[in-house]
Amino acid sequence: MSLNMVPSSYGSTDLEGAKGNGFLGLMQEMEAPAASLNVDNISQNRAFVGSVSEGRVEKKRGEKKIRKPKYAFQTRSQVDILDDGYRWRKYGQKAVKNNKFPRSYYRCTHQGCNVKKQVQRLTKDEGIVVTTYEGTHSHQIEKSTDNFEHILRQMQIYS
DNA sequence: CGGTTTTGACCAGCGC
DNA sequence: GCGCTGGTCAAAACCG
Repeated sequence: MSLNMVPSSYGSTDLEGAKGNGFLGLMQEMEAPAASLNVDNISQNRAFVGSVSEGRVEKKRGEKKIRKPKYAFQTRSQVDILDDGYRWRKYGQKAVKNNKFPRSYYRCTHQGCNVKKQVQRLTKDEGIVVTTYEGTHSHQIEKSTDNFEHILRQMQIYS
């Protein structure tokens, strides 16, 4: 059952249609307000912190001292499942104070690629989805969507 | 069968 | 010092 997703529009427009819409808006938004991205000092080359997938030997999860590059994108979409070409595994869901909608936490499933993605919806506008990407992918996309792959390429360049 | 998802509980950091 | 929020992980359940 999951959230209240999978609306009628998604099923009829197919995933390709939804993706195309979301990406187009995403590119526009990201280059306009510059979002709230702030690389601070550490660049995307933050190397492997102590929270590597296989490096997490101990159970100490308090490794948020280091600052990772965080990018927030606001996309106009009715579905929070925006496929960017990577594989994401949901690892948590929590409700936010100012949002009556719960926030979804996704993680990239890859060996050595610990990229996190958060999806939050605005209470004021349910049609607005805020996707926050944390970290940088160090591998290629497994998807065969050449067209989308090219778009993704540009996305990285923008960052 | 594998992979993924879902809910709850737990921990750390921060505030007061 | 204690409380609170946010964030993450764990186990179980479900799907293809």
